Amino acid sequence: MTAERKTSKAPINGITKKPTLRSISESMGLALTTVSRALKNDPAIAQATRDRVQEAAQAVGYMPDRAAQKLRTGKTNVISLILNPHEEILGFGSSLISGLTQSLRGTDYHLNVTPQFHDTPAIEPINYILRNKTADAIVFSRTKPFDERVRLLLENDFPFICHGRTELSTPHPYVDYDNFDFGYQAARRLVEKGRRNIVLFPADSSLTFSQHLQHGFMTAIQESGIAFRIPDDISIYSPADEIRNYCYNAATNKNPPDGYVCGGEVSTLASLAGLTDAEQEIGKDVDIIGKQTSPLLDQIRPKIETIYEDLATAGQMMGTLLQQRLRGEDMSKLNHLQETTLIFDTIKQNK
Amino acid sequence: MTAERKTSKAPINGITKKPTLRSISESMGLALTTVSRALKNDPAIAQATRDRVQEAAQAVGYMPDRAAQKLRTGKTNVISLILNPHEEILGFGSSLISGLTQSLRGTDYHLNVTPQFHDTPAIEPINYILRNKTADAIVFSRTKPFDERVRLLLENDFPFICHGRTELSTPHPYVDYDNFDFGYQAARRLVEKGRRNIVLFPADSSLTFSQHLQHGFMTAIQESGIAFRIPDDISIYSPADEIRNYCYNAATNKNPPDGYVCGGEVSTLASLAGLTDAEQEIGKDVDIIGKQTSPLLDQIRPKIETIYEDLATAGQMMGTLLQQRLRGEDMSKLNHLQETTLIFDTIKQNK
DNA sequence: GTAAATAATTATAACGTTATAAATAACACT
DNA sequence: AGTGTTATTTATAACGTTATAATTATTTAC
Repeated sequence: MTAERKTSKAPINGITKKPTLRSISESMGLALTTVSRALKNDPAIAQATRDRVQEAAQAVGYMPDRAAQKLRTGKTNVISLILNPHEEILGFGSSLISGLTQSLRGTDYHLNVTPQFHDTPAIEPINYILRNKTADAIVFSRTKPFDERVRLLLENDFPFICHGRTELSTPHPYVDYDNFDFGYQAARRLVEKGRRNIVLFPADSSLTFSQHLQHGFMTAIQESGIAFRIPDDISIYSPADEIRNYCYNAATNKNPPDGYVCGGEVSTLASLAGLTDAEQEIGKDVDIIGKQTSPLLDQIRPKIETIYEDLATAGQMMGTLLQQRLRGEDMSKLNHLQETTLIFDTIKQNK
Repeated sequence: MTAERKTSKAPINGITKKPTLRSISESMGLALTTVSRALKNDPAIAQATRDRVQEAAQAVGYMPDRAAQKLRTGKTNVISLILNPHEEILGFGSSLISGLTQSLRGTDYHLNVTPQFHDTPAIEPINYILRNKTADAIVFSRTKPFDERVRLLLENDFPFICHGRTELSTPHPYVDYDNFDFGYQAARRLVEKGRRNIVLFPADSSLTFSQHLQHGFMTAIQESGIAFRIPDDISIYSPADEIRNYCYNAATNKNPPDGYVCGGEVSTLASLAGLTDAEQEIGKDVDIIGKQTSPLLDQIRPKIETIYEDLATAGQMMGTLLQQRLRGEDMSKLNHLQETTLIFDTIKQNK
């Protein structure tokens, strides 16, 4: 009746059945196979037929059944991001998701986030995906130097990309942040500000990035010859209260540290709280350099100098590289090291 | 050879094929159907046979193919959580996921997180799940009084639970936080502290909880007769810089507000920053009452009085109620209103 | 000891898709 | 018109599962 009826999706109401290849083929008087191939733009099917079929499919709002496709082809069109909900997550997960989704836009891939729990081994969700082939590719983080997940996936030739590097000899896709440089620049900055006894809060020392961070930090220490301390009973993943207490106690001891490098946002806040409670003045008695992955620390007073890690971009890059991997490209090139961004001087300017 | 070989999962190496009902049936000399039914503990199968089959399945590490099950039965065993990555998410998503996963432990259900984008309509992922039946049930948040997602799902009799209430007459499962009480208690507290001109940062006014929050706030205002302001060009989802500027400007005007109620963590931090920048002293010139969903605000100095919303528990409750819904229980009872937890006096005690 | 009843197992078909092989239609050329 | 090609369409089988119907084995009743 009306001039045009756009996207006449059949209403989802249970009366109209879900369109399938069969229903389309019957309504058009074609073989089911023909419809299938026409929708795939198979050149063996006449162009005219392809057009007609595609139009008809569009009109009834046909969408292929993913379970059936999976069963037949083994392909899921799903990419699984494994995320530890208790990770240092002020947006870690969200930013990564954001970037990944961005890069998956317009492709057939769906992003599927699998929660990973602290009390289950990290290998478990990977094992499950591998056994049940519930995804075509995997994304994960918290990479270790000899990460067993990487090993397992490489052995099975299963597409993946991880956030963080390994020390394995087989090349594999990854995106990492230059935590060596972070540690180095942060420590240098503290030295430059005249600090002579500084603390680094490490991450889990089993994680590669934590080692890079320490290495960068130590390099700067050695260059400058100042005193330092890396607590071994505390990390940026420790409960905030513990970090706060550490700083508080350290400040009230004799010979207190005059600088802190914090690898995470919560730990930065907690350090700040501890030092404030101990009536240390930031910028005068002590300085903090934090890592920032969200605009959160911008809202903190007193302002803190930070180094920025852009996780949304990391996520996007991971998506891009992963798709190249899925297309079978040479793995030795599918990696990227993100540079550090210092947010130092702007602070003085703003003041 | 050895006394016992526990969980002899076949190694995932491509040589050993994935076990299926067929492979088990052949190796045991039983019909495929028998194996299927034995694994389902069908009483028509002899107990002895059931035991043997289950043991064998366990031994080879059989796991049913979910795609095949979905194709045959239509059941996915998946619960989809729709999450907006740009939501006020300092852990909102993570906490909810954490709770949901907890309540899904030991069931056959998998949690699947679908990212929802700001620039796509909220109904879209729901539509997709409905059309493709990619999940058995849906969880979502940011509920509106006449939420079209709720309507659509109710119409299709599709199981779901939402965080937040609607004003629809048909009962449906939900978990909500008592934001009326939050608004009320927060405003009362400010009055009690002698504040006489207070500001509420609302959430998106289209969301039900925002209306509850405002209603509670206004009730306290009317009871006490003090001056107030609810900005209409700014919300807790506004960029932190905007909130900070608002507070900064407000503080430097004549007749500045002496109290703030913030419905979110970022907005609390931003308010604090703006007021600090304007050299207002918290607790003396002005007070802030924030909502807290993570331990984050505990690390902020000066300390801020907050009201706590436990999202992990909310998630757990949602999982439980949703499973009751899936079992077909009466929807009019499947809801829960979380009480507010004031974190007020402890602060004085600590001081 | 046989018929009827019950217990236990099995055969068949179907969910929606696609890869492979087979069939048919259309066309060109002698 | 008949043969060989090529273009186009179709039939068949399979992925792994489960609901239904059918079959076979075992027990009970008299």
